[in-house]
Order: sequence, then C-alpha cells, then structure tokens
Amino acid sequence: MANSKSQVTIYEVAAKAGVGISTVSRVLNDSPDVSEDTHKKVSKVIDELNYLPDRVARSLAQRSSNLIAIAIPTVTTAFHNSLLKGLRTVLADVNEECDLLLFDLGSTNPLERLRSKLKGGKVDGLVLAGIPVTPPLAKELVAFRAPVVLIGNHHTDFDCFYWDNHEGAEKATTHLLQKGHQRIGLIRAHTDGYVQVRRISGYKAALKKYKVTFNPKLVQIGKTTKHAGFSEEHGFEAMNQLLKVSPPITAVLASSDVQALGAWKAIQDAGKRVPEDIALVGYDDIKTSYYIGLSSIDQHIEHTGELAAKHLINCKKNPENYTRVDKKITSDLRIRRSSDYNRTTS
Amino acid sequence: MANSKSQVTIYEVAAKAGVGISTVSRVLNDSPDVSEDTHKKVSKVIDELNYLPDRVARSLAQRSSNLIAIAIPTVTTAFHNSLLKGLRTVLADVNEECDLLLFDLGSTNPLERLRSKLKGGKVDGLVLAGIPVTPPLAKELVAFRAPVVLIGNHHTDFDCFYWDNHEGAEKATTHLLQKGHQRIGLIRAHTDGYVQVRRISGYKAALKKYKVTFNPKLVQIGKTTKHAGFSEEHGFEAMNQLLKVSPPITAVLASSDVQALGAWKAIQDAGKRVPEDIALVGYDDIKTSYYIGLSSIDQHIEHTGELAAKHLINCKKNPENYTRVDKKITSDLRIRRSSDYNRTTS
DNA sequence: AGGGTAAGAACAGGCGATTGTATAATATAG
DNA sequence: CTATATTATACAATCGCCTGTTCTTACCCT
Repeated sequence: MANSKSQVTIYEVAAKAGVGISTVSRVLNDSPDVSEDTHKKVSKVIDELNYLPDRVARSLAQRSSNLIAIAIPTVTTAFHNSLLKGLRTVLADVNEECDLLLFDLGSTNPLERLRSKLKGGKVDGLVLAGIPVTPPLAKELVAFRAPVVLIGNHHTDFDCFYWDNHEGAEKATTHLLQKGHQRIGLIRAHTDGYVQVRRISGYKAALKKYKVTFNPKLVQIGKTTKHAGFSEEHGFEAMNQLLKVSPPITAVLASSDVQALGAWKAIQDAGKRVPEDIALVGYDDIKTSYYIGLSSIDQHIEHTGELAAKHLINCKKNPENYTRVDKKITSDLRIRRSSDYNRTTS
Repeated sequence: MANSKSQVTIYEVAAKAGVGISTVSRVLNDSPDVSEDTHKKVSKVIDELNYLPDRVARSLAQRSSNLIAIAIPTVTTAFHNSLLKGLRTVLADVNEECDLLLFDLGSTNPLERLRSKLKGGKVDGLVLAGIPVTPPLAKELVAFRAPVVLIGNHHTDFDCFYWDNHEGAEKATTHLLQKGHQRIGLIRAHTDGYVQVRRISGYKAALKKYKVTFNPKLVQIGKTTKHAGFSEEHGFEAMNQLLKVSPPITAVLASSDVQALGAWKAIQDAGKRVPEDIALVGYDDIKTSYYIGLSSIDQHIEHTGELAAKHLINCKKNPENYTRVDKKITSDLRIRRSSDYNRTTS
C-alpha cells in the first residue's frame, strides 16, 4: 500500500548542508539575508534530497490553513460545477498554495451537517452557495472567525455575490414580448423564496411595460417536487398543463434550462414546433442549451465563482483594508433558435 | 468579516475547565478514558468559548487529516464532474467525517504541481484521475504515505479502476456494422497513449469480425489541439475532412461526445442528415447526448467515483485486510436517435 | 488497616516548519 | 590596531494539537 518511508525534513537538509534549519527555511522563503554561497549550497542539498517543505507544518507556523471551503449539497447541478470551476481557476492561478475543500452537505439536514463541518476546524475562507442564512446560522458563521462569502443570497453581515432574478426574468419576458408574443406562460418551481418571488415580479414588470394583463392561469406548477421542481419531469408536466390553457399560449419562460428541456419535449409530443408554434426560454444557460439552441438567461456563474475566490484571496492577503462586498451580478439573455422567431400575427 | 479576534486555543479551554489540555484533546477525540463528568464539563466550556480545533495543527500532530484528495486539471470536463459527484456521494453518506480536497493541477506543469501537493500531504487517500503514472511519479506516490487510487489508468503498484477502451470502441463499431454500415469513420484525438491505442484496436477488431477491411483514410484527426482534440472545434474540423473521403462514409465514431457534437454540426452544414445520411456515435455519454439523442458509450463514471471512494474509506477503516484492487469498469453502449437507423443499401 | 489495582488526569515530548533574537564572523572607521 | 557597525548564521521559542508515560486518587480485598 505504500506507506513506510518517512519524510525528508528540514533538519536533514540542514544537517547535510551543514547549516541551521532556520537558514534552510530562509532559503526556502527567499529571505534576503542569506549569502549567495549558502543559498546555492542549501539549494543543492534540497535538490539532492528531493526535499519539499511540508505544507501542513508550514501552515501551522504561518497561522493559515491555505484552505478555502465551499459548502454544497450532494445533488449537484450544473450551477455548482460552474461555480467550482470558477473558484478553482482563480485558486490555481492566483495563489499556488490554496486548495479547495468541499463540504458536502449531504441530502438530509444540510444545515446540521454544515454546522458539524464548521466544528471540524477552521479554514481561511468559506463559500456558501445557495444557502439561505438564518439568524442562528449567521451567529455560527460569525463565530467561525473566517471570511464568509455568500453566493446567490443576501445578508448584511457577510460578503455577497448574488443575482437579480427580477432583472433576468424581465429581460427574458421582454424579449418574448418584443418577438410579438402576448400570451406567455411561466413555469415556476416549488420554492417560495426570494428567487421565485423576484422572477415572477420581473415577469409581471415586463408584461406591464408592454401593457399586457397578467393572467395567473399562465403561471403553472406541476406536482413533481424533485429538485424543487427544477427538473425535466416537472417541466414536462407543467408544460402539459400550459398546453391546455385556452386561448393557447405562444411562448414559455421556464425556471431552469432542464425544466425547459422537459417542456420542449411536451411541446413536441403535442405535435407543435419550437419556436414556430411556441417559443421557449430557459434559465441558467447550461451547456446543453448552447448545443440544442435553447435561449436562456446566462448568470455568469463561473465568473461569479472567480470573483468570490479573488475576494477571499484578497481578504487573506491584506486583511487590513477589508471592505464588505455586496455585488449584484447582472444576468444576460442568450437568444438562440428556440425563441428567435418573429411572431407576426398575435 | 469576523476575523480579528485571536483564536481560542485548547489551552484556554483547559484553563477555564480546570483540566489539562490532554484531557480536552481526549474529549475532542471521544477517547474512552475520560470520565463522564469531565467530558460534560469540558464540552460545556468548549461551547461557551465557541472553541474550534485548528485543522492544521491537528493534521500535523496526527499526520493525517480526514481528507481525501483528488487531483484534477483546471480545465475540467464532464468527466471530472461526474467523478467528483460519485466520490462525494459516498463520502457524504458513508462517512460523515471525511471531506474532499481538490488538488488543482493548474494549466502548466501539472506533474510538478502534483508533486508539491503531495508533499503537503497528510491526506488519508488520494485519487488520481486520468493521470498517467510515470516511473518517477510512481516512486513519489509510493513515498506518499497514503493509499493512492488510479482512475482511468493502470499500474501494478496501485489500486486502479479503469475502462477497457478496446471494449467500448468495439461495441460502438459493432453496433454501426450491425446497422448495415461498412464505411465507418473514426475521429481520433491528439494523444497516442493507452486510451487511444485501445480504442483504435477495438475499432479494428470489430471491423475484422465483420470482414471489413481497415482503411487508414477513415481515421481522421484535425489540427486543433485544444483539449487534446476532444473539443467541438476539432470534431467539426475532422468531420469536414471525413466528408471529403470518397466513396463517402455512412457512419462516424467520435472520441468524445463533444467532438461528436462538432461533427454533427459539420454534417448538417454539409446538408446531410443524422442518422439517415451519416450515423453518429460519441463517447462519454454526457448529459447533452441524452437530450439531443446522440448515441454514446457510457463509462459509468459516477459509479466509478463511488467505487473509488468506497475503497479508500475501506482502506482507512480496516487497513489490516487490505488487498489491491484492479477493477475494469465495463462500458455500455447507449443507442439513441443519432445511430438508430437501419441502413438497407450499402 | 495496608497493599494492590485500575481508572482518570496531568506532564512532557513531539509533528515540521517560521521567526525574533542572540552570536559569531567580517567589514568599516577612527 | 582596537572599537563599532554590518552581515550572515545558529539558537530557541512558537504554532495548536496529539499521545505515550507517569502520577494521583479512590476503590477492593484479605
């Protein structure tokens, strides 16, 4: 199994080079007060011994773990993957030393799990993605004594990067209105939080601007509750309900791309075409959307991950000039085949 | 930000509880020889002081960290995401204590980066995904004092979970032959390693079984080298080359689904249809393939990740009855619209 | 009641680095 | 040529926790 051999330590290097360990340490850290000769000599021994400093010991001495944690649920979506990628890109390039720690919140009782993870020990930074911060949680986070970044949620006590769901839904709806649609369906999800509310308000705002009366029957939700209704099945189900509405709708805005995919299937099953009969716009802009030509709202998730990582690294590097970050990430509409069709007759 | 205040250490807890630090430590680690009274007393103080043990110090002292690391390149693909998910699922459910650490290998000099990550070691297990193990690396891995699991590569000194690329390519090719194809193109990638060689051999084996002569002109590779040629652009480019071959091919096997997507586009641009004019099969079975109906080879990547995690946890729990694992994961063909069409005339 | 035993807690010595300070060696000045 | 400033290096104390060992103390038993 590969175990036995013990590590080469700074002591061995020092002994073999005939110097003290502090000198070796200074060579490692490119301290200016080591003579050139000594530097060379020690470097040579380091090479010969194939010595690499122990990062854990180093972290302890430097009082920083060089670890940034991100808490995510087990059921990951494209959202989490994009976020991770953004974080990693920055951590890998900007700061060689920092690794990413994944706090998996499991499937049951995520908050309890998060609490126990927090107790597992400190890290240099924590990213909470899509986790609403309740007052008790906020208290624990403060006690955690490490910079905490919230993604997708808002809280006055922590740094946040979040999206304006109102804006996204409004952009999508406006686009459909501009394409000549009047009866636009909305497939919602099984959450009644902030996100959902804002999206519906964006949808309504756009309608109002175009003087189209809001019709609650055009907002549908199915029974399938898996993934809070962001699933393909749910999109399929809700779309079938929308197809029964009369007079018929000519466009649909879904709460997620995956949902839109299900809706697309329902539309095809009903013998109708996208976008000629029904235009479709999703939310999230996942990879598949690009390939199949589904219009969607791009929330720049990967970029948000990068921003979060940069912010945390910055906190670490110069904690003195810290200022709270509260940044809204704008959402952009990606128009593709599924909605790029002008409806001449209403 | 909640940072400034200096850390609460085990000493303060010990002092306030009126015990020695070793007792506090034993409480933290649920050692059996602490009386119940003391346990309670200390726990109470821990709560009051909001004490969190320092991960780094703990790792240093224990020479391990309850961490399983996985090394992956910065440019992640669906492959890595699936793997991660598999690992996490198991770590989250089977063992509450283990977290996943991401060793990002960056973009330049991944092996060197890996080396330095290994040095900081102190993890309980390491997963190497898609990283060929050269002799010097093998040596370092042996010196690394933790179980190492290789995914997608084979090495007699380590536990491995890998795929039989010969089998996968053979299954895909056989499927196309059965559908009546004779002139089957192959889009390869810019690697000449194990994976590529085995896939080509599988392709050839299937042809041979059906008594179809191998034609090297049907194996194409483009100039685009990004992502070692597994990219959409490269698929597009190579497909265009294949379209020029005469007599025309009727089916194509790509090295990845993303590549196949590019090929699909090239086929459409040439005014041909999938699968009626040209049948298409990819490799990897990414999500998009399911949605757009691209046939593909499913390598059960997520499941492989689960197996790897289970194995590592098992190593940790009972190291005494360790036996080397060398498991081949079978690949299955997922037949979808892109190739599900019988070619009557050859 | 005294010696033996065992449980529970304290001591002290690491783990492998960093870093402020003391010291030895060299250089500069008077 | 001694006295002082200047380097370059070595020493030793940490960092926060774990753990083998020693020491108490209380409890049994004859």
